[in-house]
This record gives sequence, structure tokens and C-alpha cells, in this order.
Amino acid sequence: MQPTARRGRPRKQEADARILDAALELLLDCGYDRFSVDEVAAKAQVAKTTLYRRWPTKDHLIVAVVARIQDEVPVEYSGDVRADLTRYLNEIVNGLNRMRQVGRATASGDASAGLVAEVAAAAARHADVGAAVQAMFARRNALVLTLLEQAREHGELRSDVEPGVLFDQLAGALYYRLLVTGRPIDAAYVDRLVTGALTGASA
Amino acid sequence: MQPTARRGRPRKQEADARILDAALELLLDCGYDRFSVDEVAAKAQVAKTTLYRRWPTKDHLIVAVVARIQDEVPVEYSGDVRADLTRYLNEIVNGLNRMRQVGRATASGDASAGLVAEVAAAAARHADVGAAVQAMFARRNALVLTLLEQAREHGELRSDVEPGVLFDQLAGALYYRLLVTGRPIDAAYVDRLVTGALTGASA
DNA sequence: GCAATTACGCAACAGCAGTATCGAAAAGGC
DNA sequence: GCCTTTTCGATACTGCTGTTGCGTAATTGC
Repeated sequence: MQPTARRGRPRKQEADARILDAALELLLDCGYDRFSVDEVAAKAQVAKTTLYRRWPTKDHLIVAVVARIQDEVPVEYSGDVRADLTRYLNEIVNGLNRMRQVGRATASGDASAGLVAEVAAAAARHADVGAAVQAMFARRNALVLTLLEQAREHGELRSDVEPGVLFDQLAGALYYRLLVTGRPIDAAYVDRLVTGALTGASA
Repeated sequence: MQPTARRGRPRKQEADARILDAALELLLDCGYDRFSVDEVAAKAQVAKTTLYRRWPTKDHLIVAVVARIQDEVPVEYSGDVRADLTRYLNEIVNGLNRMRQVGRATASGDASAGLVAEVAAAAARHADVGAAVQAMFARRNALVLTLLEQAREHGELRSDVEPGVLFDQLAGALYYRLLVTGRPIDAAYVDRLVTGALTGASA
């Protein structure tokens, strides 16, 4: 962050917020499929040029909006990994369900799946968006990973457990179920998931 | 499948194959981002109308192409779940790596992630595509799920293991890593994954 | 004050997805 | 043979994404 007094006319800071606000509002109102850059610019009372200077593609804009509504989930090791993990995963699920209201109009099943898939596709299309998405998730999950390490050092987890792999299993199962199998995700499922990952499948 | 002699002019069967061939070729040559319906129609020497009568959107066409190159992986319970699972997951990884050649031109990292994400987004956008994708995966994974049940009955897995949840963990971790964290997936990772899921994380 | 630089709004543009319309062709029903 | 139905090819069109060019406004450096 260098507030380096740049050479030319400074950017209108107000515009950024107005655009993001308009974009979020449009996303909530109309859903992803009826979301058009032109309309965002119109709603924000900003020229399309101004918008595109900040976010070079629709994908960039969408990811910026999603990143903005991602709130941090406070996580602290309580001494009971099972409870902590269950709470955190349920928080993720709640976040997805909160997204679900986005674009009820899509009529094609699940809007949360739609947004997640759209973000994933955007990440795959543009390298810089991909980096931003990875950073977003890394930031979001950092606390949980350190929690897992604490639990391991505390003796609650096997010493050879790799937090990264374990978390891939848990979070991956949620998104896989959401995107691929399309079956519902509720607290009971989260419970079975955590139980399975902790106790293991071997007899 | 009713070869019901319909009333009007019959569809040119040849066109379907020509379109799918052209689409696959274009996908292999140019990647997803330079893939345009107009060009597919031109390459297949078919009017755009003819194409759109068969696949009503670009998403439908893409999923049809991907479904076409999905080959079945034979799976049979060998008495060693660990080995069987490892083999199958590596098969999935190989499939993803085979996709990786698709669209080298995209320059944005990983083309396999791109296609997977694009298919997921298409599934979320259109209910019927979603159903087709779910069916595709269900068909692909059915053998593994029965394998897991056999292993459970054989006493190799705990009796309370739910094959569906276990498989979500494994496959989900792969796709989560591919799409979200973007870190490489190799045989060593698959190994750690299977080990983790089977032995469990609890001390 | 003046030049250089950068942002702004406006308008026009190219490219692609998907739709609409039209005449012609190929089949069945009678 | 004739009518109906459906497909085909061709063309033009709408709407959206993303780009470009241009005149103008705001700020820095001198």
C-alpha cells in the first residue's frame, strides 16, 4: 500500500465502492445469469470504461464481490477437535446456504452451487483470479489449519496427520457434494463426515 | 429408445457425429476459451440451426463432448481395499492429466481444472445439464461404491462406514485440490489421502 | 502558468451466444 | 399425387462482453 501521489488524475475512490455495491445488489436481485456489466455500470452511475479499468473482466468483478462478502470465521482450539471441526464446517455450510438466496430466479436448482462453480471457473480462466481465489481460501482456512496442528501437538490427532490433507478431505467432500452429486448438505452429513475422517474407515 | 418412424424429415444422423468430432477437435486445438459454436458449426459443415436443435446451448454441447471422452474404468474388489482405492483414484488423476493437454493455449495454468470447473458451472446453470453430469459421475463411480460395500461386508472396513461419505472424502479432496488450492496432485498425494481416510486422524 | 500524465464519460465497434424467419428438402399419412 | 410434419441451410437480428478512440477533467512537476 503506497499512497504514492501518482502523476495523473487520481481515481475516484467513491466509484469503487459504488460499483461493488451495485454489483452485489444486482447479484442478490437477479442472480448470476441476469448479471450484466452494463447494468452494473448503469446502476453505479459510472461509465463502463471506469469499471473495466478496475476489474478487467466480468469474472474479476464477480470474484471481487464474492471476496467482499466473505466474512472471517473466528476459530480457536478448544481442546476438542471434533467439536471445533464440526462447528467450522457447519459455518461453511451456513455460508453456502446464505448464498442460496442469491438469484432465486435462476430456477436451475442451487444458486450457491452456481456461484461457487462460477468462481471456480473464473479462477481457472484467469491466472490472476486463480491466485486471488487461492489467497481468499488460504486466508479463510489458515486458522483451521493451525488449529489442526495444535490438536496434533496436543495429542488429539495422530502425529503423522497432515493438516492440509485432512482439511482437503473435509472441505473437498462438502464442495464435491454440492457441485457434483448435488445432494443436500446438512448438519447430520457434516457430523458423519467428521466422524468418518477422524475415526477412519479401516476396521 | 423408440425408433418410432416420426412424421417429418428425419434427422441427419451423420450430423451429430460430425458436430461432436468437430467440437472435440476444436477443444483439443484451441482450448475452451477459443471454443466458439459458430466455428464448430463451420468445421462440421453444418448450419448453426442444426447444431442448436441438438444441443440448445454451448454448455450442453461441451458436456456432451466431455461425456463422450469419459471412458469407464473397470473396478473389481481384490480383497485389498487400500490398493483398489489407490488404483482408482490414480486413474481419475490420470484422466485429469490427460485433459491437461486440452487447450494448452489458455496460458492460465491448468486446462484440466478449467474443463472441470466449466462443466461444474454448466451443471449449475442448467438443471438438465446438472442431471446429466450427476448421472455421468454416478455411472462412473457406481462400481467403486459397490466395491466399498463389498469391502465392508468382507470385514475390511468398519461396519458403520458409509461408502458414499467415504468416497466424497476421497474424490472431493482431489477436485478441491485441483480447483481451489491449485496444488499438484500426484501418486504420493493419493497415497497420503487414502492412508488418511482409512486410518483416520484421531490418535 | 504550463506540460505531462492519468482518469473520466461518451460513443462506436468487434466478436460470440442464441433467436427468428424464410424457402427448400425429405419423410409419413391418406 | 397431395398434404402435413419436421429438418435443413442461409441470413439477419438482439443482447452481452470487452475494446477503442476522443474530448475533457483533475492532479503532479516545474
